[in-house]
Amino acid sequence: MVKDYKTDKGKVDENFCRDVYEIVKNIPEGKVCTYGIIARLIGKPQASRMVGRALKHLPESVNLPCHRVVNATGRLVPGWNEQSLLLNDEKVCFKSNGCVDMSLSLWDYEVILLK
DNA sequence: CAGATGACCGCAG
DNA sequence: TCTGCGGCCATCT
Repeated sequence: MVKDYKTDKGKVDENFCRDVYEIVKNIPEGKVCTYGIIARLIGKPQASRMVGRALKHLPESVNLPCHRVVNATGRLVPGWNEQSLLLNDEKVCFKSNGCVDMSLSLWDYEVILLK
C-alpha cells in the first residue's frame, strides 16, 4: 500500500482523500472539474492544494479520471503531456492556448448536491 | 525547527 | 481569459 495520507497522530484526511476519489470518479466524460470545487464539496475550500497533491501521489493502480481534474483557469497538469490527449479523446473543448474551455467543459457538480 | 516547494485559489488590473 | 500578488496546507530539505 502507499504510505500516503497517514500520520502518527491518527487523525488523518482519510475521509478527505476518500471524498476526493468519489467525486473524481463521478466526473462524466467530456467534463472536467477544478481542485477548488472538489475541496469545497468536501468542506475545505483551503485544501485545494491537498487535492492536487493527493492525485499526484495517487498510484496508477487506482482507476481514477484524474486527467479530468484541472485548476480554476482550465490549465492542465504541468509535466503531464498525456493529459491533453486523454481530454481530447473525451471530446473536451480546448482553447487555442491549450487550456480547457471551462464555460463548456466544466462539470455540473451541482447535480451531486441535489442528490 | 525553519525555510522552500507545489497537479492551487481568490482578488485586482 | 491572462498576469501578478498574497495566502493556505502538507511534505521535503
